[in-house]
Amino acid sequence: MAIKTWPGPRARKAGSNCEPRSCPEGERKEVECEDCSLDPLCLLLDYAGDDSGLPPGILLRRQSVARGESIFRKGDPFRSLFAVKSGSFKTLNPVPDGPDQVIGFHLPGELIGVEGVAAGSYSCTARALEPSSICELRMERLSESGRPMEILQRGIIELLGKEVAFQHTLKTPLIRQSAEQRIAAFILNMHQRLEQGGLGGKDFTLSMSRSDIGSYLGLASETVSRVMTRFQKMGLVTIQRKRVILEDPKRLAAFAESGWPTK
Amino acid sequence: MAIKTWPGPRARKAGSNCEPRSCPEGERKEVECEDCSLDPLCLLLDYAGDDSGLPPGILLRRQSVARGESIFRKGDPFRSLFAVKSGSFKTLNPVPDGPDQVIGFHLPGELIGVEGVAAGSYSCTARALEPSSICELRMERLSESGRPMEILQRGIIELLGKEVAFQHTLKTPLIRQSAEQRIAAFILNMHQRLEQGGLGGKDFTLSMSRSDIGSYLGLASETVSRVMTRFQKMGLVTIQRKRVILEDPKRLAAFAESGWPTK
DNA sequence: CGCGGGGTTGACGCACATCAAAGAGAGTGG
DNA sequence: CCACTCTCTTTGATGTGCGTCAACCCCGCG
Repeated sequence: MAIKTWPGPRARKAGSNCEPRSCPEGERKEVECEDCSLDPLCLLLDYAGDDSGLPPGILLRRQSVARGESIFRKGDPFRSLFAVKSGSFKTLNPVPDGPDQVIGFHLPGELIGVEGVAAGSYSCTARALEPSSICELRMERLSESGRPMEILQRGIIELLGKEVAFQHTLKTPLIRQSAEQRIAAFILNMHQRLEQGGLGGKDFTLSMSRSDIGSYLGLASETVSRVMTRFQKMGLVTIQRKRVILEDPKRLAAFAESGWPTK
Repeated sequence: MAIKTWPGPRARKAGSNCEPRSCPEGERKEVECEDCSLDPLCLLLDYAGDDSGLPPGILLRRQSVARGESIFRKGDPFRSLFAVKSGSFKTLNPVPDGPDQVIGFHLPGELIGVEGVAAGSYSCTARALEPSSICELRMERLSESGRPMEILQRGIIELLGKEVAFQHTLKTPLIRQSAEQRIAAFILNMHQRLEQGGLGGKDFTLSMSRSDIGSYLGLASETVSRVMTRFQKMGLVTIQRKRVILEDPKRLAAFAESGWPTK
């Protein structure tokens, strides 16, 4: 496995390191490596040679996942960190009697499984919302290699720190806001995150169902639906099915902030 | 600075490394070092000698903080991680027009400032709810010393990972639950966290105001008050002022779970 | 073609916010 | 020691946002 002979990081855009078994639908929208949260770690692993003492197969690139498939379940021992390359995922907390509680959504370029790092097991289930592909960093193999991996550690710290900061930004909008504020914030948040992955423009698609959104935001799916049509009637967005077009992002943002735009 | 001559970790219980300038009220309840989230890092720093290349003053122990005092404000550049030794803190998001939004509470043994690690600045303000004391790990000085600090990094990873996992557990109960469920869960959570710090029994004290709790849980302070008296009438707890006694923790927990105990 | 799951829309009721006012401590000064 | 204020808490009365239930619609799939 001659990783060290691979081309430099920016050249990777060409897809030269795409392993044969994957990329089942090459035309699907996929995040570029440089927009991926895992990229800092990928780079380091790319440059590490056989003499680094790293066991091979630490990084599995672009595995494809079918819609509805779970890449791990609540309680599974923590093995890997995943990065979404294309498609999208939800993380959820299965509740014995009743519908699952949706914890979060994961878009291209974002990580899945971070919450398991310290606990040693996953605290939620991750399920694909559509045909997707992921890269997998096998942490277990990383610690197997006795090697300290100091530079990698710095990357992991960075990555965990960002996750903490991100969670933090999510907490505020979810509480104490009206349904309209939450949904406006949600739409804008999804848009912004898609853009961050180099995807999406004013026109993008929400891959999750209304009840997923509702569960995530703490609202009934009917309320989500009602508010969205209300937004549409106001000319803030155009929504049909899962397709969303931001017609007036600024007024939508004002809405998310204060609950009333240009009152 | 002969740190390396200090006694071993468990002996620290005796308080031999308490610096002179602090501990203003020796009789206040204080978390033991071994119950502190920062302890793993403290230990490492304790054992590091002058030859480690560490600049002195990285760890400031037991600084006292007055009630209402802020240890950092939103937007301040990230400098330090703090651990609560005694007392308690709230983190909040100041909103220009209107009351501040409370993000979280921090009890003895817990960390403050973690969300600033990656961003490079604090995303919220941390304010003491009562006379408190803290230990401060000056991260800026840590990176100043060019030294890799590999073992410390492992500690930091652990610590960040735990934070992520903790945030994760908080998300679910806050959404989609009735006021009664949230408050029951909140009381139990506070109790459990105090116990984890070696403090608290069935009888403990909530240092934050009703409006702080309300802001945190997304409820009006009146609702918090009402529900608490309701719990009291049901014999689940005894509450007067900030004092709480758990009378029937099991039924309270059942309440937090399903909204109705022994229906 | 009929079926089934997700989405939309309407009617109704309740949980909780809001407004208001009175009560309870804690600190201050006479 | 008692009035005083200030803040926090409690309690009541009233309104409303959103959950719930139910019916219907739409689109994809066998």
